[in-house]
Amino acid sequence: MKTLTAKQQAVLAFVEDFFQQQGYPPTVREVAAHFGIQPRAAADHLSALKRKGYLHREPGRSRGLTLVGRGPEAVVEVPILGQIAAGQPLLATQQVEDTLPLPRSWVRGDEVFLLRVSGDSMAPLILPGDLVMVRVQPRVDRGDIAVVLIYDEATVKRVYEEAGGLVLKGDNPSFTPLRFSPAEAAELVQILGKVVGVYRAL
Amino acid sequence: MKTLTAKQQAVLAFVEDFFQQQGYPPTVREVAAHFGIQPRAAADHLSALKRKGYLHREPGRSRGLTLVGRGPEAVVEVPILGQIAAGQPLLATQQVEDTLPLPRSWVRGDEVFLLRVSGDSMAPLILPGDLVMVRVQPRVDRGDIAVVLIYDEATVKRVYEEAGGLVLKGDNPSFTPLRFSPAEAAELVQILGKVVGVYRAL
DNA sequence: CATAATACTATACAGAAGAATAGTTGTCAA
DNA sequence: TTGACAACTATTCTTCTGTATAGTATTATG
Repeated sequence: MKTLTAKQQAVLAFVEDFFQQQGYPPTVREVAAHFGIQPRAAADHLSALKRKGYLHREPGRSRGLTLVGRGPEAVVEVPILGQIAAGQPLLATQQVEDTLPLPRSWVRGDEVFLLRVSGDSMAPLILPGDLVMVRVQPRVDRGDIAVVLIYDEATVKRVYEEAGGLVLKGDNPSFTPLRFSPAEAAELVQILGKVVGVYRAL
Repeated sequence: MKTLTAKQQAVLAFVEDFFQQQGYPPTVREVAAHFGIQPRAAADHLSALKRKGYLHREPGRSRGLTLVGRGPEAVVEVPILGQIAAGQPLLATQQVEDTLPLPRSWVRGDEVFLLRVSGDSMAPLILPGDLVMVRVQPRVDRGDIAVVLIYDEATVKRVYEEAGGLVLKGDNPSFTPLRFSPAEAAELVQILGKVVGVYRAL
């Protein structure tokens, strides 16, 4: 990115602060008033910032500024699922407990949800209370960690899909692997998605 | 929260979508145009949503809407530190590699930074490549995981501050604990902050 | 049953806001 | 030294925008 002059940096910082505090971008005149200059001068600064790629301007629209990298594309509202019920559409409003704004760079894929883990079968990688990010997909690679719906209960396990059937394994050695014949697996087990991230508060 | 009518829900959903896509809230007229109604009718809906506590309106300001719970207070830009140099102010612009928008609910305390972990001394709880969230504080409780600056290198360790000196311990048993006399500790070791969260992409 | 809230139309107004015109002054690199 | 860029002033124009006035019809709800 091109270098900014001191004044341009100050203007960018003001726009960022304004957005952080107000929830919407400032008008050209608000920028001008803050620096005690005329609207035209402020517009010049904003144009320079646009030209140098630090923000985007929607011509003609009031408050039509978006901060590059901090715009709407930077954050995604990811739903946290409460209980997961079989048969229901996964992201139904009823199942969504809350949403969390996460950086898009963490959200790979477009159908993603969060799940709070309760058991310790995946210890030490995933512990009870952890929040896992799950990308919705019907199949996973051999050995991938996935959220699996067994009959009516969602669990996090490593999945080994083989000719002889399906094996669900926890990393915790005290957890006995679950084995399903192909017929059983087709009837009882449904892979909801792959675990692509873990967040743990300490 | 009070219940919304179907139309009010639709308006709220539109405002949310608009904000997500554009990066700033819609004007009253943009809401009106979307639903094919007059500005006054749209303003009525927005007033109802304000009265019921779903959004905040700044009277007289264009696009003066803020979504409650999704407003500026929901997301915090947390700096990711590249290398940490001793003596320098911790959050100096030079040391900030990038920032990441994280939900405020994850950010406890106001001076917080992120650090990418390189060693495996804290395995299996913290692995190389993990992103740890650190709350800046000069002292931590006995046994807390902290980011510690030893001479000029930042590491993540459990800290045991005792009368006999300071012990820095990794969870990984193959890592030999570091012991410092009180004099050595005062000279060489600086606690930067407590690790309050871990994010791992899988 | 009456009253409040909902959900609108139609028109109008004043101030807000982006942008345009027409300059000035200073800096800095080719 | 010359031209591009930066950083402004001052004024004007038109459109945008929130809000107000004055209604109407429908739907809840106590």
